Amino acid sequence: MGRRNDHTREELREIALQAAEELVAADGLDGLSTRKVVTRIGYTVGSLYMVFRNLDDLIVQMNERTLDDLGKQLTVAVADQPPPAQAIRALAQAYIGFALTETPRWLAIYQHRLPEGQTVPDSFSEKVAGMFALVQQQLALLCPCRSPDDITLAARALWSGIHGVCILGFDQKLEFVGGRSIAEVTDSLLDHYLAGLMGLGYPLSQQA
Amino acid sequence: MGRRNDHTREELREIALQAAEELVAADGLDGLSTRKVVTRIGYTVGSLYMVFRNLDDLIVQMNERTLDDLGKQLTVAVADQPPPAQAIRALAQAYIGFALTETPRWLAIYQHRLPEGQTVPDSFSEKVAGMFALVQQQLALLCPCRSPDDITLAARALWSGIHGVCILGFDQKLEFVGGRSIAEVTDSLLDHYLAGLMGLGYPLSQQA
DNA sequence: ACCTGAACACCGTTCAAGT
DNA sequence: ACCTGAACACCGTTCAAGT
Repeated sequence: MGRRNDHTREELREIALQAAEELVAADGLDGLSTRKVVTRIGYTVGSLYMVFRNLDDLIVQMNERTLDDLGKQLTVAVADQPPPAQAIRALAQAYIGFALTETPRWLAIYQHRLPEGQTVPDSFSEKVAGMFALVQQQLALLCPCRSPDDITLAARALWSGIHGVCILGFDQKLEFVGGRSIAEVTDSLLDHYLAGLMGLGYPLSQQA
Repeated sequence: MGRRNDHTREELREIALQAAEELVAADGLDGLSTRKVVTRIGYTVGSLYMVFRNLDDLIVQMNERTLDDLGKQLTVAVADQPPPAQAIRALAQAYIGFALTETPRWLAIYQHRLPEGQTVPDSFSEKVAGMFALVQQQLALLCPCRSPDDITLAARALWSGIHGVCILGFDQKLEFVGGRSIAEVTDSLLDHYLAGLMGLGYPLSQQA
C-alpha cells in the first residue's frame, strides 16, 4: 500500500481529466463517477481527492478544458479576418460545429450545476468572457456608430440566441418542428437579427 | 405489512408528484430522489414503482405538469388578443416570468435527460408543440405575406433565441457581461429580429 | 392487490493505516 | 508524502414475503 509515485501530481490530474472526458464522451455527464475515473486510471477512490477537492471540482476543471478547445475553434474561425458579417456567421458555425462533434462534452458545460452558493472559479469566467469578446469585437466592426453599451447588449442577445438554437436543437424533447436543421435556424436568427440591427434606426418598440 | 389502501393509485401518483415538485423547488432536480419522495409521503421505496416505471418516468411526468403551468401562463399572456408584435413580446415576458418565479422546476425541464435511446412520451411533445404554436400563430399574423415554412422557421429561431437568453441568464457561470437584465437582452433580440424579419425583403446572406 | 423491507449494485467522501 | 481500502451515508431498483 501507499506511496507508488507512478505519476506526479500533475500527471495524475492529467490522466484523471482525460479519463473523465472519455467517460463523458461515451455516456454523458450522468455516466461520470469518481469510481469509474479511478478504475480507468488504475488508482483507488481516495487518491482522486489528493488532486481534486471533490467531483464538482473535477467536472469544473474538465469543463474548462472543453472551453479551451471551443475557444480554439472559434479563434481559427475568424483567423483569416473575414468581413464582420461573415466573421459572425463563421463564429456561429464554429460553435454549432463544436456542439455537433463534441456533443456530450459541450453539453456537460451547461448540464453541470454547482451546489447552491458556490461559484465557478475566475479562470472559468475569463475563458467564457474571452470567447464572448470575439463576437463583441466583430459586432463592433459591423456597427461602428453604435455605442459600446449597445454592442455589448447586441452581442449578448445574439450569442444567447445562437446558443438557444443549439441547445434546443440537441434536445430531442424539443424537436417540435421537424425538418429544420440547426444551421438553418441559426441562419434565420442571424440574418434577421443583423438586418434589424443595421437596417433600422429605431427598435420596433419606439415605432408606431 | 402490505395493503393499506390509504390512497388510490391516482392519489398516490398525485401526492408523489407534489412531493417531487416541492423537493425540486427547494433543492433543484439534483436534490430529488425516490427515497426522499416516499419519505415525504409516508410510504416506502417499493411503492413508488407501483405508480411510476422508475425515477425518470416520475421526472418526465413532473415536467409535463410544469409544461402545463407554463402553457397556462403563456395563454393568459395573449388572452386579450393584443396586436401581434405586442403579443410576441407578451409571450416572451410570460416565459421569462415563469422562469424567474419557478426557476428550479423550469430548469428541470431542460436539465433532465433520458437514457440513450429513450424518448419522451407523445403527450410531452404535444404540450411543447402547443406552446410553440402560440408563437407561430402571432408571427403569422405579423407577417401575412410570408410562407408557412418561413413562419415556422422564424418562430423556431425566435423562440429558441428567447430561451437561450433565459437559460444563459440563469446560469451564473455565463454571467459574463454584468448589468444587463434578462428582459433587456430579450428586448434587444425581439426588437432587432422582428425589425429584420419585416423590414428587409432579402436576408443579409443574399445581399452584396 | 397493495405495500413492506431486505437485498443488490451502485454512488461521493473521509480517514486511519500502511509504505 | 503518497496511496490504499474500509467505512459511512447515501443512491435506484427489484422482489419475496406479508396482509
